[in-house]
Amino acid sequence: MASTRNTPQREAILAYLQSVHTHPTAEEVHAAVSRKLLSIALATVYRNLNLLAERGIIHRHQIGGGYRYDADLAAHEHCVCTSCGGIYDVPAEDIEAAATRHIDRKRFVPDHVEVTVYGVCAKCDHDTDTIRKVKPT
Amino acid sequence: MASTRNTPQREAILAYLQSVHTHPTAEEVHAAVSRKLLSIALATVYRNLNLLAERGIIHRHQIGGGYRYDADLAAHEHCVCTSCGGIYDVPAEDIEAAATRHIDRKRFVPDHVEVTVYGVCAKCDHDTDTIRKVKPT
DNA sequence: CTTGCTGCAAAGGTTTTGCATTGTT
DNA sequence: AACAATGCAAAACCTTTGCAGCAAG
Repeated sequence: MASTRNTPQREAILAYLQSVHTHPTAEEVHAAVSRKLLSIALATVYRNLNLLAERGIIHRHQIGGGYRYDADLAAHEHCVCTSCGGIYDVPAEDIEAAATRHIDRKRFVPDHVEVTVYGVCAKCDHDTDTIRKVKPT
Repeated sequence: MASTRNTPQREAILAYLQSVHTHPTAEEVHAAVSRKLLSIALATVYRNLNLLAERGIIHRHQIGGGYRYDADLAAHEHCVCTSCGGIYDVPAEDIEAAATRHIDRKRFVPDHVEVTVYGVCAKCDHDTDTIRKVKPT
């Protein structure tokens, strides 16, 4: 099996991801790591995020027209606000079973499940109310 | 409310999408519609797919590093083969309820749910077996 | 001295946008 | 005449890749 070296860059990327729950983009990881510790190339961020994801150390999700990265490996759904783009975690250990229950294992062998709920977060819901009150349709 | 005109291009795109269950990319829709009926610009395909999706006439999913389009509006999950990239539908009327059960409506108001199951399809599973038999690890 | 990792720059792929033109209403 | 939709080309965007140099094992 291929060995890897633990570079400061890789450690900083993982440490940052483990410190937040914001599901950052590669660009955001790059900005945060550059700001905090060391200068680093965006390509290096991509390479490390891909490597970490391949090893199962982090997750890579497809949300909002690009990839988002997440070091929280516990089973959870993502709530995505269609107004502000915010992403919120909701724990859900049972959802894998619920999602794979219908599947005929002779036709498809499930590995993992991704659940994304689209809707409006409390903040945007409130903002919408305010707008309605100020300028009624 | 904004009015629209039903152009041959738009109709052909929708008709094609409604005739398949392959979750094609924009590129694939473009190829199919060009082949079948009329010459059409790729940009027009994108514009119409986006318009149809905004109106809820079709769905746009983020699978495999890009968008896939789907005219089947009935509740269903997607099984994505991590080996060949194939996408298979599985009906699941109950999954919306299961996925939104955990959510605190005061914090997030759900609109719709997307469930993607990653795994290996029967064809690829068989191929893997064959490879194992021929060249054992 | 072999091999992994980095930085930089270039390339690749997908989706969107600007603009002139066409076609409906 | 107003306005939607089209085609084309360019731009924008995100992600990957090639390569030379560096550093760790």
